Amino acid sequence: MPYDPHVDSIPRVKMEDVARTAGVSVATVSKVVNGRYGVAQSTLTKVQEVIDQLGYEASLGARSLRSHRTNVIGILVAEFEPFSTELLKGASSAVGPTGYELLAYSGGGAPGADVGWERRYLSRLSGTLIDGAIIVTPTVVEANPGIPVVAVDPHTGPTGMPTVDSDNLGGAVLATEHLLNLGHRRIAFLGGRPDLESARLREAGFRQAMAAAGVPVDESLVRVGGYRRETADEPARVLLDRPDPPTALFAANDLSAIQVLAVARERGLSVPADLSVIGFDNVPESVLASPALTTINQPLQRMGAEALRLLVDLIGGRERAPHVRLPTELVVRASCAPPRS
Amino acid sequence: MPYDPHVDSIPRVKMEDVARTAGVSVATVSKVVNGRYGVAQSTLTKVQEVIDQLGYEASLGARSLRSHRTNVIGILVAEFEPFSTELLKGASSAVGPTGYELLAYSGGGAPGADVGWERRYLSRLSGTLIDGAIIVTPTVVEANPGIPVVAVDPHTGPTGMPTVDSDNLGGAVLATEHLLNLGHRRIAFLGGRPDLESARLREAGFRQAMAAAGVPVDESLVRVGGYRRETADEPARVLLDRPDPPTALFAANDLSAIQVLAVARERGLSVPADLSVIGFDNVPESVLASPALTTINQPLQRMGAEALRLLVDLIGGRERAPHVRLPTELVVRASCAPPRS
DNA sequence: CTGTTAGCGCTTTCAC
DNA sequence: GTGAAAGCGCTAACAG
Repeated sequence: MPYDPHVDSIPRVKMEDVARTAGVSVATVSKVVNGRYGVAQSTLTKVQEVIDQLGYEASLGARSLRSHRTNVIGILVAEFEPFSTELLKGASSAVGPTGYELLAYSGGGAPGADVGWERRYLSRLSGTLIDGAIIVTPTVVEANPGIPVVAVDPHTGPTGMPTVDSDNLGGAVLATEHLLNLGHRRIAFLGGRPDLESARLREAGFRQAMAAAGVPVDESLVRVGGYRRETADEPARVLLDRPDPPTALFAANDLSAIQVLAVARERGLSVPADLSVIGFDNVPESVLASPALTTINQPLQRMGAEALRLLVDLIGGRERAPHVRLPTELVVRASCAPPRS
Repeated sequence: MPYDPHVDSIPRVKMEDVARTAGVSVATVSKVVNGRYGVAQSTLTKVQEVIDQLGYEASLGARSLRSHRTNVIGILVAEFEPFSTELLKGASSAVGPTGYELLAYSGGGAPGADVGWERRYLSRLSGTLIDGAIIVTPTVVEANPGIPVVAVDPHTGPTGMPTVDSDNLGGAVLATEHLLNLGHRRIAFLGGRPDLESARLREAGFRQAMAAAGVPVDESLVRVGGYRRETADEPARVLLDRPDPPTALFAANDLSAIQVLAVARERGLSVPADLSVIGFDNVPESVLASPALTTINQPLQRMGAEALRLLVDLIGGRERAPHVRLPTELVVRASCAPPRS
């Protein structure tokens, strides 16, 4: 027997209830709720009292359907994982002074199989419910979203859409140079999602640093890891099971690097003695990995905060440089060492 | 000039547009969208084509206003911080198979000043928009929320409201015993928010373990830290600035413990040589602290997943034990040592 | 200053 | 099998 709200619960108190109790019309209550002018002080007080007493709160759904202004900012993510939740923390810390509230929306399904989620979520929420949206790692960029939208780490890099990202190319160069400086030459690259600009740039940085060092890239050591543990598992196995395995591996993000660590452990490989592993992102989980993961820091929380501020400015119609790029840096921990012998 | 959707953007495609293009009525489109019976195969195909072509997606606001069934679960939090985002990750990982989508909602303001946010958010979203809600650390428990609600770590402990929490009392005993076993006797307690059951239980566990060890509690060493860095700062200073400071401190959560670390550093105190510090929660940030924080692990992600499953069962009308309690455990890292001399 | 009247975009009877 | 009409809870003109 499914849950039936009409059977075992008191219905929500609605504006009509307030109006009846206060002896006024719903229109008047609406004016009070929205602080509109043209209400007698006495009426205002009376209505406010009833509102407090009944604990009335306007329904977001109904209100936004009518007014197209909600004071709510949407953050659309494929999934709540370390990357998006760090952004969320940053956005949350920055939202206070703006007067907006935050609504983070995510479907459940496997993000890989679910291409176009950002467009669906956006049309589901826009026009109603939210005044603007931050979309995290969108792959399909909508030409005209209908509401202001800021993308974080999008597919196409800085195009027409306002964007916040970090210096992926520079970070990848840093990571590769770190491995190179330790003396590695046989370096594998476990790439990200090929549809994301960040993944493309990280691979480009890898190749650029290798070329600059005069070390040829062994193409059979370059694989797609897909940015997730599940998708990184198989290519990690392939790489480590080779008769001539790499001495070092650069994974395009921390999650896949962590999966590489797991596979290496399974194989009895010691990190960093037998294999050096470097990641990208510096999510909190990377410190928990064992050994603690050397990685490239992306200022995720700052990115979230910047995205929020950019969006608020867009909604307010303030002119802004539509692209914010934050720096990356090398974080040395315990997963890299010089190659054996 | 504020942003005006009517001026510089194409309006959202709505059901009416689909109906017109397909040459049918909106009622028919609605039936197709919702998979209702009573539509000719040919019509169905035609309408579906138009939907795909136009990229139509029903507005959550409008739909839920009418249907009171949304397939969306709300997660209501005061703020996106380490605690709530860990729960979010857990809920997100468990939501896939259920077919629900997740909507996490948070206001911006300072959570301390904002008592009753949970009631406000709930009435704002319930009745429309969400089928059920997970409320994180609510203080004001609503008798009759109108929709199924599961509380995580609530004010009043397991009352009528279905609840997920962890063994706060046992964990606090573990923490205190750890300090005691190291040889500490002069132990300070930096409490949480006095309105939360978890804070009460952690203090009770502290006192219980002290009593069991026959060590009297110095009441002047017991302070309220409020669970947040800002609120923990002042009491931490008071405690450490005493002429006779404690040799060890048990903070009721990691965030306040981390603040204690910061204050100790400011004071030139070395942790753990001069002062042992133990936290509670084991949020990812606790590993990043320096020194890495010894703490009590709460299985936050599992708690999020359990809360989600419990809520889904409630919505579906399945009988369930309305209270899930998960175990806590000691995580030894680097912030505790025997007292000096 | 206040109430009446129209809808917002959608679902749902209930005729046809 | 399909469409017309009513209305979810609220806000925005407009009358009074």
